[in-house]
Amino acid sequence: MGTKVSKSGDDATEVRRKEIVDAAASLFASKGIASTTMRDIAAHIGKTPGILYYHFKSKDDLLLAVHQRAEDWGEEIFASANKTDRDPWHNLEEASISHLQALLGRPDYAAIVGGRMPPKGTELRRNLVNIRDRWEQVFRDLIDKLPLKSDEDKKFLRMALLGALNHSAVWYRPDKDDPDVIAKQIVDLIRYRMSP
Amino acid sequence: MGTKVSKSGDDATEVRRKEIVDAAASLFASKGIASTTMRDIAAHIGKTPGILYYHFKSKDDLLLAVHQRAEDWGEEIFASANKTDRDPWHNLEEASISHLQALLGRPDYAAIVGGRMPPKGTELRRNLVNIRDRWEQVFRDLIDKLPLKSDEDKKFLRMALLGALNHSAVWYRPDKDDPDVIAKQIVDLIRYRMSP
DNA sequence: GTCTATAAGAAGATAGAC
DNA sequence: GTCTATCTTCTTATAGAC
Repeated sequence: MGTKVSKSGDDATEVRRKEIVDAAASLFASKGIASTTMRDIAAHIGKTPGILYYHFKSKDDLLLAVHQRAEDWGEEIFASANKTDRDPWHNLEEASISHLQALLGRPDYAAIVGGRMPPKGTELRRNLVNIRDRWEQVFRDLIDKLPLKSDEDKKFLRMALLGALNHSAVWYRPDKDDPDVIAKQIVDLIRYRMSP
Repeated sequence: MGTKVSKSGDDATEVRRKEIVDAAASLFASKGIASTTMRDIAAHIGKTPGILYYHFKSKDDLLLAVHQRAEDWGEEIFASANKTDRDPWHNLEEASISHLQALLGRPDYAAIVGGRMPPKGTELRRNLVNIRDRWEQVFRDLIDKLPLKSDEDKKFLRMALLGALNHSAVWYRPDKDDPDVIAKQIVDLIRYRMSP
């Protein structure tokens, strides 16, 4: 929806674009955006920098594509969490699990959640803020449905939950920890406190 | 201890170094390390880049100085939290408050906590990891004294707590929120769950 | 101590060959 | 579509004047 404006559905082109976005997302997440060069990205798929400028207008444009894909993921999470339509705490737990699976397994998603923002006033920044806001909205909606006293409680819970979840990317070890277990533990930590 | 090796205690020099570290820390925290240039730092104190290379060997050296100052802060927090020697949950709360005050009010501290690590294998990285480990030790020690069942619980609690605390830097608004209140709320969120 | 000037290199981006 | 070659700009860092 609204993502494909140009490049009229060429298949090979789409595959190549996806490959580039994958590489960029992976490097952005691991080295940081500013420290990742176009040469790095091209080398990562065994190509030269020229190819990047055939498929994307600029580095900012490429970064934007990474964000857009992460946003799509956010919407999927939202949809699946709402589909179940059970008790709201259970839905939040489901979304947290999906969120953590994506964060720990998908570099593009991790790049968004952990990445720093570009300077204020730039066009890129406005775009990214919009995307990130819509993404946070997923959790805002889920938490709104919880039986809590005040809006202040809700805001605070959202921040603490996202903070604890996102921080797991720092200490997570693929072969030792399980994203599902981590997410459940974190939600439980808060759940029984807020609604015993 | 072990910090002043060269520059035999010259007073004016120390003041200047401190001013530079302040500026660097502030910019590192707000724009990110890679996006902050030596020109930025010099301009921030109304000077030219040359001055930085008189007081520091390189950008990495300057970054290291920022980390070292943040580490000192960590040790101070640790000392003050241990001095009270009351119930361990209370000590943890005190440390969390100090931590958040520093995180939200001191750019050098924020630069460390939020900053990305340099590439593996570099000398700088080894230095920073050492410093960050010692800093995390502050919380590890405090949490070790809590009456919890398993070591797994302790590790998990430490990660969730630090995640929730550090994430507040993202949404904190100086004129609306109070660091002390935020820290207390976050500790309470976990405290009553783990030891009712 | 701090400045100016500048070297040496890296990064984003483009042009044109293939 | 992709590569090579290159331009321009920006960055770290140094040298030497003051």
